[in-house]
Amino acid sequence: MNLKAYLSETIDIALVSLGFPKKLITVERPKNPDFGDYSCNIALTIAKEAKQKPIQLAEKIKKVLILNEDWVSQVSVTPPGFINFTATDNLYQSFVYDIISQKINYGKTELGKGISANVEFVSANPTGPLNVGHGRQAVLGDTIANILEWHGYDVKREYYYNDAGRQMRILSESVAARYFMEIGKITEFPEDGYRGEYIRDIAKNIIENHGNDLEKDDSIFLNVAEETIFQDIKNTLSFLDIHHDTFINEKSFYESGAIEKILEDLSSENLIYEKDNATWFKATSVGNEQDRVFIKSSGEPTYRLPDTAYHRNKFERKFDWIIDIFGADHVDTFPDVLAALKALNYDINKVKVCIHQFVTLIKDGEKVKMSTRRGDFVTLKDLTDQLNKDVVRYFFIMRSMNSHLNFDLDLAKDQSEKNPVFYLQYAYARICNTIRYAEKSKAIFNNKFDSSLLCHPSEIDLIKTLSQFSEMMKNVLDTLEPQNISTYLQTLATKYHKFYTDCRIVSSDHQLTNSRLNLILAVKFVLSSGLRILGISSPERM
RNA sequence: GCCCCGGUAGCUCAGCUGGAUAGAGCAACAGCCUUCUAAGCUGUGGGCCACAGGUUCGAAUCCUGUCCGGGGUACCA
Repeated sequence: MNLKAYLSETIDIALVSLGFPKKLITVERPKNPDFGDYSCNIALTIAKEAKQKPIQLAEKIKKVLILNEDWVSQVSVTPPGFINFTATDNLYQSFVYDIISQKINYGKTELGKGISANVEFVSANPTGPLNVGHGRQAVLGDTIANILEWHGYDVKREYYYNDAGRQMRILSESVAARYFMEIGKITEFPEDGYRGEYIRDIAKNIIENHGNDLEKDDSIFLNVAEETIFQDIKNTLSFLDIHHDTFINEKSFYESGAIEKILEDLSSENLIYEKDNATWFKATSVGNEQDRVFIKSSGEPTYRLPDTAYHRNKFERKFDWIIDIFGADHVDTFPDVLAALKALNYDINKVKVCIHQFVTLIKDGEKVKMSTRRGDFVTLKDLTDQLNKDVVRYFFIMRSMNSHLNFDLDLAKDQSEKNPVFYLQYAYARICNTIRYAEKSKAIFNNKFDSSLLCHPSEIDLIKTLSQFSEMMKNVLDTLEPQNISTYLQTLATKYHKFYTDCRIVSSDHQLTNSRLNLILAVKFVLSSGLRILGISSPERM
């Protein structure tokens, strides 16, 4: 039963009967519970055209409303002209039956049925270990994928990497340099090389397995480095329970001719020109700020060209929805790719780009300074070595991606009540424990319960929160802002703990006990769904 | 210079597709365990929602400008 939709319709009918023109009706939940459960501002919005005072208009509308008394217990008008509705306890109580019957499917939709979505995230080049920023992106991307799956979308998690450009060449040179330094042939390390300790490890490994008489440009350096680093990346992601369905590399677009095809097609649209020995894309003619180089004077393409080929490839694979998760350092890169695709007549409305801001690590109350050059940056692996998966995932998802994230290592490490993850998990564990207790004490616990017994304010409040779950999940789909889930779960846990404190669940009153056990079972389903979408485990005991 | 993100309680942040009295956690202080897990609950204090204009019946939310912080502005990715 969707009360919101019901109220909209009912108000609509009332307006027609009063002779007002059709108008979009919005029904919202007021923040202040004194104003009931739902509230409508229609009288305020039409007051001007109707040339009447909003408050009188609201009264008029209220008078002609025909509402089902089983669902709405009270209608009131408050200044400046809101019409407020209070749902019956009965209506809320009925949610408990809904949840109990749908179990962990409660709140799921089929909005995405038959729709395919490609979610690209992490996409770090295999030149070194993942950093904490990648961690944020990894969790964000995986959670967004989970949200889509929840709504029935057919989701592919994708990882794209550049294995053809400058960076990989530098990687190869860095490993080769360490190799020759290890065997004493050279002493100089390249100025722009990767200095991390992992490069030395790879070099040592090559000496062990391939001897010490390799040539400087042997492909072994790159191959072993790429494989080793990729394995490391996958292990780190796997610790966070993140698994990509597809890995796509830049090279394949050269091999398939897709890169050339882009140039040809853009050329025929007159969007490619030569200047200063380089090949340019005329981004300005499709509304962007400046033209961009697609092929450098050295003959090497910039990342924009293969990226465009890659995104065209996503269109060619017939994805209905293409979601890119990028870090803030990429803000300037995608508009050109989108412009090129638009010029090639692709519907870029299908592409949704999610940009997340940076992550700062806080330790002992201070920012941890990180430098890739010095090689003393904190990697994602460092983080996962110290913290469990649930904590890492939660800390990365609990803030809006638009905000800078301060990752407080001390709070994350804290195994006490201060840690917000445990608050959620504790609610779940408490439920499990109570259910075990009920079973042990042979309490009656079946689905023939009387929900009208659940009338304590804490019970009604808890049920109201439960009833908002599907609305929240729908909103998260529209906005792709997963932090709303963690905010919601915090609220739900709070209401549960409050209820637990106020109401004895297993008691000598068998009817009430059964009803309350069903209520906490409903909470268990919703908590478990929410945690699962966030990729956080639901512990039976703590 | 230009572009993007942010500026909300002492700290970290929700709320931002306009609604009524701006929320949470942490920190501080005061309480609650012979009863299903106190990793919990209750209470107190704490705010010119950066600033200034504008739009509106109504602005933390939208628009403009200013200031502060972060990122970008490459023939790096």
